[in-house]
Amino acid sequence: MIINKRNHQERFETLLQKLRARGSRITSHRLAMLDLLAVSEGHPSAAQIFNTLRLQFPTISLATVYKTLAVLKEEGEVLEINLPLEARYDGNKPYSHPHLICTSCGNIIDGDELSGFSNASKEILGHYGFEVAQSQIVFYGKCKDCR
Amino acid sequence: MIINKRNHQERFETLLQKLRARGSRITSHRLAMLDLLAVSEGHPSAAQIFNTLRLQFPTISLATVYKTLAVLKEEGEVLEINLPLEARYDGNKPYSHPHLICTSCGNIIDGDELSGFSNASKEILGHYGFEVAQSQIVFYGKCKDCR
DNA sequence: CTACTTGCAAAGCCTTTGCAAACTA
DNA sequence: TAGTTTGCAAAGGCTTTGCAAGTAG
Repeated sequence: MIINKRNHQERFETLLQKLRARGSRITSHRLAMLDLLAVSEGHPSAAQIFNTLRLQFPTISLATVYKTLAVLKEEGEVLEINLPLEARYDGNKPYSHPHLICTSCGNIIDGDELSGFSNASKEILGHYGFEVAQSQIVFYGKCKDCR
Repeated sequence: MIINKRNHQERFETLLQKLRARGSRITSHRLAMLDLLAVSEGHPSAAQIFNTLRLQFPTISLATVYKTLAVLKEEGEVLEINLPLEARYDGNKPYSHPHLICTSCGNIIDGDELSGFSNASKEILGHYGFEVAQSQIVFYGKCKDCR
């Protein structure tokens, strides 16, 4: 997982504050998990989060990871991406945005610099009378390095 | 599931021909399933297909449905849409196109009349050097009737 | 102290697989 | 007849849940 040092601390504080505001207990496991989510830009899976945390907390369970993910999803601070095999989680950009998944290396790239999607909601409302709340936009293909 | 009588027969023939060309055996179960896929515009799940076919073939199994779906996916004649709870299948428009899913009534609407997505592949290639092969674009929200 | 969180194990779901019997061509 | 397809049951993989023990506030 790639590390983003710039907004890391800031994002971590945001997540922490959300949990506090919610009245949730702050445990060492949760602190570590918030830290991981704030740092990782690699759209980790639950299993990946679990395996990373396990290095520091040998007794942590996958159930705890899922339970905390559920809380953060509920707070809108984590975006779930549903893939054919497993779900991935984005704790840095919890809003809907396009993702590019390389079918060679498996890397997931954020495609949030794309135009053409900004007007999508309006066009959908006009064309279909459908009011968009969320979206999941995934492109599969080959990334720059794998081509 | 909504019925489309217009291109039904034509689509059915296409699917059938694909199976024949592949050297696959044509069984009564498969004929019924092709018919169902050619008719349904409702993006059925494997379970829904199974339950419908079971009315006509009480002994058919879910495994058979999945096995035939696998064949058709391999032939590119069925598009799989991965949702949080279950996969849905489109046997009428097996190419990538946007879907609008109503979170109230659960209906899945084809969003293939939207502009803005036609240039997406080019823009993604230019911006990220990423070559798109497939996509899954899903918008969640409220449909015209449910608003 | 009280209520939330944890770990463990079990269960749930959807999907896939193994294998002998049935069937298409 | 030969090889594919079927049904059944079991297994697989990811996710959720129940519950007693542990812990934050």
